[in-house]
Amino acid sequence: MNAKVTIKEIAKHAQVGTTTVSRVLNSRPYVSAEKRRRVMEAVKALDYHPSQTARHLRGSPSGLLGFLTDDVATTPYAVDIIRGAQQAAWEHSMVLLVADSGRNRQSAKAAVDVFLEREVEGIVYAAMYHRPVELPYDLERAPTVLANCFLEDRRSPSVVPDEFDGGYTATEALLKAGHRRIGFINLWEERVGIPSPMPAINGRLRGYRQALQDYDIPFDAALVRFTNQSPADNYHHTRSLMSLSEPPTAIFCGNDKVAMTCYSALAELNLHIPQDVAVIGFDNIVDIAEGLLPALTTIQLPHYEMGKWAVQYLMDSQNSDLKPLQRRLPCPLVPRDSVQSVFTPPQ
Amino acid sequence: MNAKVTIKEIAKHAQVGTTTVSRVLNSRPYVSAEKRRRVMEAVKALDYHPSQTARHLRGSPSGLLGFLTDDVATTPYAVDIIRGAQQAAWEHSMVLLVADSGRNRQSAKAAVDVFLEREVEGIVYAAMYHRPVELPYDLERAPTVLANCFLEDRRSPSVVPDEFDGGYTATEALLKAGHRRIGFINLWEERVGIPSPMPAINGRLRGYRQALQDYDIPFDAALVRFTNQSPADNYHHTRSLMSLSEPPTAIFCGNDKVAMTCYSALAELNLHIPQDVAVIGFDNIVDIAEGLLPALTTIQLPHYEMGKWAVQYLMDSQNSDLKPLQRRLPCPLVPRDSVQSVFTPPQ
DNA sequence: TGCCTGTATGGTAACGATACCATATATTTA
DNA sequence: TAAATATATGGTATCGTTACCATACAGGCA
Repeated sequence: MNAKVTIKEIAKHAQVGTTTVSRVLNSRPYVSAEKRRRVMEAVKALDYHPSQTARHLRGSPSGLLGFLTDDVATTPYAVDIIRGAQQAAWEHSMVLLVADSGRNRQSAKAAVDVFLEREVEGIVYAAMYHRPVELPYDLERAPTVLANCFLEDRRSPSVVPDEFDGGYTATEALLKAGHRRIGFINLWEERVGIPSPMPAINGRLRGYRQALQDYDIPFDAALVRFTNQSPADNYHHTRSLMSLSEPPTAIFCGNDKVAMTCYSALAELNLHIPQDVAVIGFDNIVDIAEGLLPALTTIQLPHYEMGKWAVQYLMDSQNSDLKPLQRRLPCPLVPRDSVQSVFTPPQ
Repeated sequence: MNAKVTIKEIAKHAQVGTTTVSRVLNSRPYVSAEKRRRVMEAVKALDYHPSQTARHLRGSPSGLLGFLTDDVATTPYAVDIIRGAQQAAWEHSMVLLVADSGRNRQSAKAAVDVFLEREVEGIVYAAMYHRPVELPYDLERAPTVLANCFLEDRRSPSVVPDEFDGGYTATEALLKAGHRRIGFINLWEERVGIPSPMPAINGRLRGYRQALQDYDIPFDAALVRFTNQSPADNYHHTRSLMSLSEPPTAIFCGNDKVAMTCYSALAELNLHIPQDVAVIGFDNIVDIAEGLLPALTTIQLPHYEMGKWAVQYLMDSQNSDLKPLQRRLPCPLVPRDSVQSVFTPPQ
């Protein structure tokens, strides 16, 4: 329909020079009220939109941020990182350019090249689950923030879930409800040759121990299990925990999937949640947590917040040159119905 | 470090004119082998990357596609649409610009303006669940394809899940396994005032009925229920179905969450899956389907494929001017362990 | 030999917006 | 009143790349 309307046509239509039009568009001084009005009118009449391309060529920043993901999908909600990043970008009048780093280093480099050809002002590298990564490109090429992952040498800023906090919060929720024997079915990573252990596993365990200590409860290794995350193994550990001579009154599950199996196992034992045993999950997979009966109390991973933080940091660090840091975001409790106070109501 | 290297510096370094450099970069004829070599060397040496911005200003297409989402989150896997779109875009050497249409019409328009200012070559509008939508902008402004949604008047091309196919496939899987009385706990939409009924509900029911008909089984309205998707209602309908004078031997659940509650209800009745009752879900929420014991047989919504198709259509329709169409993609079966043949092994 | 065609080469205008400069007028200050 | 300053205005070079044009020279053909 309408070929692109340029600033020149606006100038002609409003009977002013192009410079005046530019001044009006960027709300700069030195334009009479009358001409300003005429220009605005012309902009409306011709449905003019300035070309970002021309602006950028002339020297303005590109207004683009690159968002690069690895494609290892585990938790579906990890994509909330992109929603958070998108939101923060929008608030800074930036647009997100997304690419997938693909299977191999080759295509990852190609993706970054695409970003750089368009002169993105920064790159967010997001992983689908919390882990150490290696970047497929030189850090000097563009300011980078890592989300839900980090470099072993902490060379660049990153934002990750505070797994310790998550473990602590979950355990504390059970302690506050009056539980004193708390089982913990932690996750276990099958893969070998991983340089540093998975942050989730270690961090949550440390949080669990710290919470117990803060409540003066001795740590009992028999209460801590590690599941390879198969339903069979989840099931096995629940049964095993409940057949201890002194079984737990509450179980902290490494994720909601584990909790789901835990529910079945407890049902078979004719144990009721939360009256007989309290259960708390991790990840807040809403479909699971709200689908279970009773609804599952669990811990939220801060995906959205990580995305938001990453972009915000990218924007703020442009000016002030902060030293790279690793930011841990808290994992809040999502209370539902699977944890109940053991303190009975007043007789 | 290195301020941007331009074509001029390459020209100087290689001792040729800028035109020659341009010719080499775009592999055009009329350049001697010697100069071609010198230019390539200079490009490597100075780590030159052409400016897409300048190219685009000069008239090349922008190489950008807009990806606009509504923010109604229901199924987490719906974001696979973006992964599919990203993949197809990559194959066409395009980059995806993502934006969220936000809560109100206002910000949706703003998002589209951002797209148009950067002269995207097309826009994919993706909904998080299958439904009719209204576009927040004039269709004339850019070629548009809708994914997982459609316009009432079918004015523009769209790609949606074939709900009929999904309902048929699920029912047929049970029929093939030998079941003859098949319960169906269909979804129900609470909201009133919706102009056309939710496509998922109607389509799947039609698929269910057709499959029965193809197997010469009369339709029994008592076997079809509608759940408001609360666990309580899901539970109620399962119990109710099983207490029919002639209870079903298989249950087709409107989604995996319904199936999850169905599992619990059947367990309470001491009925085993799949020996006593077969269960089939919908959506393939992997965390649920693989977490259940036995693992849930279910139907996959073609999110990834819809994203891919949308971008591909956008690219193809640039040249040949096809008339807008609505494409329905099949919903394949994901067989796991909750459906078993009723035909006992040979004695 | 002279003309034509194909190859090789680089100068320059143009894409759309803005910064800088030059100019003109209005307003304030010494 | 003169000088200094603030406001108003538009022409033009520029960003990096490519299309168009002009030029130059090689070989082929009549």
